[in-house]
Order: sequence, then C-alpha cells, then structure tokens
Amino acid sequence: MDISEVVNRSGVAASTLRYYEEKGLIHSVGRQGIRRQFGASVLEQLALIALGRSAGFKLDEIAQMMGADGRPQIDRQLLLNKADELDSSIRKLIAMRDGLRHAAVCSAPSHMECPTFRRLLGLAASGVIDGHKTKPRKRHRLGA
Amino acid sequence: MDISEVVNRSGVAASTLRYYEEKGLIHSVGRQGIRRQFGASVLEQLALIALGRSAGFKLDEIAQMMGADGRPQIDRQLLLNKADELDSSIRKLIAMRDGLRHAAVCSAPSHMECPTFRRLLGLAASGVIDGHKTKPRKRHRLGA
DNA sequence: GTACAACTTCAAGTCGACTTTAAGTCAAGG
DNA sequence: CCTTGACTTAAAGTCGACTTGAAGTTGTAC
Repeated sequence: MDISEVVNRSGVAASTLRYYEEKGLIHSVGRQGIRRQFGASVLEQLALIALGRSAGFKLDEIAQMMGADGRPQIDRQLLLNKADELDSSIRKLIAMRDGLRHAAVCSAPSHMECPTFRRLLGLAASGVIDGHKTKPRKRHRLGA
Repeated sequence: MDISEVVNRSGVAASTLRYYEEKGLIHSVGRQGIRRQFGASVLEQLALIALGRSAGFKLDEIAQMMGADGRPQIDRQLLLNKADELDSSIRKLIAMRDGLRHAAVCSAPSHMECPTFRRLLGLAASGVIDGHKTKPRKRHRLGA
C-alpha cells in the first residue's frame, strides 16, 4: 500500500502519517523508489492510535504502549486509571450540561439571579470542573 | 483591590488577569500610579469565565457573551447547543470509559483478540469518538 | 522523452491560552 | 538616598498535534 491508499482507507492525512512515522507510532515496511509502502497492519494501528487519542492519551504515551511489533502492549492498570479520569470528566460534564440546560430555560431576570447558575459558577470558580475539548473534526472528501 | 488581591481571592495568576484584560474579558477600574485596580465584580466575572471555559467555550466566545457592564448577556439557544455538544461528548466518553474498563479485565490473550476492544477500535477509527482534555491543573497556594 | 501528479524532505507556521523574560516604574522603609 | 519588591509593558516562548510551504524526486501516462 502506498501512502494515498492508507489515506483513503483510514481517513488519516498523509502529512499525519508521516508525522506519526517520525514519532515512531507507525512504521512503513519499505520504499518503492522514494515512496513509503505500508503493510495492512498499519490500518489497525491507526485505529489503535485514534482510540488512544480519544481516551485522552498523548501521542508519546501511545507510542509507549505500542510494542515494537505494532501490537498493543498495554498496562491494564493504566487503562483503569484512564477510565477513572474519564469518569471524573464525565461527572463534571454532566453537571455542566444540566447547568447549561437549566440556565437556558431559567426564568430568573438575569442569569446572575438564578441560584442554579450561581451554584454552577461556584463549581467552575473552584476548579472542580475542568477543560475538555471537542474538536471541529475536519472532514475530508474520500475520493470517488 | 490591586492585582495581588485578585490573585489571592480568585486563584487566577496575575499574568492571566492581564491577559484577560487585554482580551477584553475583564476591566480594571483604574490605576493607582501604574498599578491596576479592580472592582469586586471582577471576581464574579472570573468565575463566569471559568464556567464558560469549563463548558468548552473559547475566550473569544466568552468575550462575546460579556455585556459591556460585565453582566452575562447570553443567548439561551447557544447554551442549549453547548449542552447538546456536551451530551454527545458525554456519550462518547462513557463508551470509552466502559471500553477501557473492559479491556483492563478482559481475559483475551491480547487486546486484539477481544471483541469489545475491537468494537471500540472501530468506533475510534470512524471518528465517532472525539478528543477531550483534562488538564493537569496547576495548584497554587492560596495565602493564609 | 517529457509532462505531470504524486510523492519526498525539512523547516516553519498554526491554534489557544497562557507563561516567561527582559527591562522599566514606583511607593515605602531603612 | 537608595534598595527592595511588587507592580508594569511588550515581545517571545510553550505545549501538542498537526498543517503548510518550498523545493526536490519519481513512477506513469501520453
């Protein structure tokens, strides 16, 4: 497979594939002239990377988990820790979501008058709630 | 209040306060000599900013919501939209959390052999699950 | 045999929210 | 009078994950 096929099959940009290779997250199996060739397993590895990223791991951390062979070599405790982190994020997000919904329908003259809103403010101020990010996800046209 | 008092009362760094002022998110009420003076309302505004950030709004977006007076002037529809976004994030995070927990205890010889793990992989690969971020949160000593 | 699209490398740029650094200003205390 | 320390500014640096740009190479179709 040359890079464009990986791009089409995985939806991952060529520049990203090169970047991942540079970082040691994936490996090309060789070159045809100057062009990288990838094995089929790279697709699975890319899925694994996407999974890791979704779970909130950094690329460097993901690189650690990747056995030299490309098979995941994952510490189970690490997974549990991450799950706990997610759990805490989830709880915060739920509080935030409910607070937002309330604020949207609240009949108080101004948001500042609303007790629910003010409670939420307190939470945020005390840093109980923390950041998260939902990226815009650039969609690419997969060729005809 | 001079800046150090705001720092102590809010836990927000001085550099951040200056940055927020530069961005128009907060305003100092004047200067004593060269030093900024802040009114008490800045604390409430900072809480509001923290809240907005937690909900996933960018500083620029938050600046939009801030009436010139510092009182929130928020479009209710915007809140509902953000709540929906959060809802979708939450669902993804829950799937991820459960998947991680399963993977951690899964008895399959390797994660790749586990159907649950593979299902999760598929989700991640298809971009159904997206990023989020839980920052390390630098803790600062609030003076006595 | 040559044009061209698709690849290549390496360096630099982007985004967001800050932090850091360097150099300067100022009020108060010894 | 002069140091000290808390403030000030403007500019540059940081982090992570990429993307973009410029310039060079190549397989392939005509």
